[in-house]
Amino acid sequence: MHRQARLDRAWFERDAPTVGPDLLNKLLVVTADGVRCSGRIIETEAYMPDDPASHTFNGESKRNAVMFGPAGHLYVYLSYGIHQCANVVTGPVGSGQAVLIRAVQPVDGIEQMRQRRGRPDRELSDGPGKLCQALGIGAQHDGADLLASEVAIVDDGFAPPSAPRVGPRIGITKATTTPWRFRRPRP
DNA sequence: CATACGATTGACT
DNA sequence: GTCAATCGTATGA
Repeated sequence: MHRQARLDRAWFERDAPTVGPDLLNKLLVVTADGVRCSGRIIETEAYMPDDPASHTFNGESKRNAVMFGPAGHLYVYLSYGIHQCANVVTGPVGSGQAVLIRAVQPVDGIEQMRQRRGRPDRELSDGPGKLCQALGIGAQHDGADLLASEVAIVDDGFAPPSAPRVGPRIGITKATTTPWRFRRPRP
């Protein structure tokens, strides 16, 4: 078993289009309700401040304030009034960038995830809202420090893919051709 | 105050 | 394939 180490602040302070593919194969670990659950990150998307699809495109607001704070914190927002989505804040303080975690592969706490999701295993965490429900991520985690909280990004010895699949982002109506979606290639 | 619109999901034809 | 659910935020009267 490889040693598991949280990534440091400098690692997150790089720009989102760089951190996005580098997050692939890292572990997203959450200890909630007294149970540790984790998933290996297999799909991400980058969002930048000068990007019409980003929540920070029109400046700072109550909702996106965390994105303008220090890198390495979690930005959680409510999508379509129903689903929570989790992002990793990146870049220099005040820049307003983040990487959306779009899918993970369950690793630890699968039974807990099944209980939270009540869906077939294939649908436990294969979407941004699904993985938040599976791991127990909610509004209470908005602003959580990934270096010192119950939510962590961990390197357990798996390198990012050398040739990640790159393409346009999903579910947006602006900047639909910007190639900032990153996915682990199939084994 | 009123209304339109999502960085989605799950149910249904 | 189509479409409703559901609510915080943004925008305009």
